[in-house]
Amino acid sequence: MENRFIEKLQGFCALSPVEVLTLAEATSRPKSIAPKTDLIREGDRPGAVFVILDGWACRYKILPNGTRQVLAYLMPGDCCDLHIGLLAEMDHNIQVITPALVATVERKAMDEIMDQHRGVAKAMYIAQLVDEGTMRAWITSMGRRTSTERVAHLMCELYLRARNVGLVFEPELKLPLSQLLLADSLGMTPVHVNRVLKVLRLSGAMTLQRGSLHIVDAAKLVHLAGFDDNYLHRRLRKAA
Amino acid sequence: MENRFIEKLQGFCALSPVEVLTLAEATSRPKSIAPKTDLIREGDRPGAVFVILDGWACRYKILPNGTRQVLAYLMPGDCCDLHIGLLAEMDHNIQVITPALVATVERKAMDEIMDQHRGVAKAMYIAQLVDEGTMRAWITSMGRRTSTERVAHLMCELYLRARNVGLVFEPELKLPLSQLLLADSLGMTPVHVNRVLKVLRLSGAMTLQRGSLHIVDAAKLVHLAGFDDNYLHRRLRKAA
DNA sequence: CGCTGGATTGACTCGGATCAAGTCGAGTGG
DNA sequence: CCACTCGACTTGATCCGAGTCAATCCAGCG
Repeated sequence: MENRFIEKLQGFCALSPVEVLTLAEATSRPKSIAPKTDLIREGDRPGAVFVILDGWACRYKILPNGTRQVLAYLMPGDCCDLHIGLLAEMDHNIQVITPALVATVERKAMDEIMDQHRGVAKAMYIAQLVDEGTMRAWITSMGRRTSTERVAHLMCELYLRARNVGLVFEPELKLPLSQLLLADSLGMTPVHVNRVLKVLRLSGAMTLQRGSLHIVDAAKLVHLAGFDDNYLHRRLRKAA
Repeated sequence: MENRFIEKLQGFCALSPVEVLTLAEATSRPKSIAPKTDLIREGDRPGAVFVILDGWACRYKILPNGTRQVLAYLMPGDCCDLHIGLLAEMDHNIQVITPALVATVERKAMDEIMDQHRGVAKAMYIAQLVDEGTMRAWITSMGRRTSTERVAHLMCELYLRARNVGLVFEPELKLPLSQLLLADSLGMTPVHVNRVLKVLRLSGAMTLQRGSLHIVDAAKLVHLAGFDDNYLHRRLRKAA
């Protein structure tokens, strides 16, 4: 299987063959992880950087009242926070959603790689900036978009991100996210997510069924969502 | 006036005298900025790093339908994204709220400082991680907290952050945020913000009046908000 | 001293939550 | 091969938190 982590970073910054090899070596011994396994929990002392090579995961928080808020989705190619090792403890959890292949890169090794390979460092920084932009987009969605816009917006985001790492087989994308999970990420109830998905299906914009997202009318979906892909930063600055 | 930026970074990581001097020099020529001025706009090509030495600012996005979502508050000592210069364009705006004193550090100068002074680099990375944690807390608030909890939570956050940089004169904090601004940050209407503030006032937990936040009963407020300060990461990892 | 932008309050409406039944499909075991 | 089960999805009926609309109120200020 190709290494989507390297693919993703190459999309941000050209990497030398040596850099590619170094990254390949660093992620060459991934572990298989079962669904619903927490990679790391709130309160844990963060250590290694996790790289998702296959499968899906999510960041989430549990509130005092027992409800859950999903904070981000991690798809193949994504990795968790870079400098997280500087902090004393995690402020959220990361859980695997599907069977997954996850490489762990020790903090020291990661630091060395980034010191010696500036291209990798730059690509990792950009990846982090994109993650931050994504969080801002989520805040915006939760605060100021209607539930239909919110669902449509998330689907646009996931579709584009997935396409960027070659996960889309036009026009379908395997999206292993239950409606309960979607509800916990969109600040809605599962019941309402279901109704909104029905509205979107009937509108002819998209369908999400049996774990598969089908974009029927991309223009309509983008319009419905008020989606602007600028926060994913695919048009990158040319000059170093 | 003391330099709250340096103070804040020292709270994250001990800085050598040379590092302190370097930072002081880099931020020694701040500009006065009038309220409602945009420091940088969505679509702009990011350049220098902004450091807020005095006054308040906020990050925000404008949606297609004309509504606004505030994404974060910047108070004295805060600075905007580190590696932002790697991106081709901004995905949000930053606007000054009160009369402010803002230093701009050129990207090149910042890179050099961080290369030569690892303590500064470390402190800056931690500051960025805290900002990310704050965004996650905001997502959680918007998604899964009631409006009362949300308002109370924001007040706890602002109070603690302000206290960390010496902005609180017990038990009061000057908070120059209009109810309209609060509404745009909490995903509510100004009318509802007003009603919630009234509830909080009558409950005896806090008052927010004439630009001044008064924590009346901290324990009650924290309980009401379901607030956990772990995401502000004041208990930092000891070992480097 | 009246103007203006924020704060406050009331009356009414509505989007989305809640509560409560089903239905469907993939396994599992007899 | 079929009944049984369990988890996820659907749908309907009802309720309530928060939005909307519309007046004031109030403090600072030119």
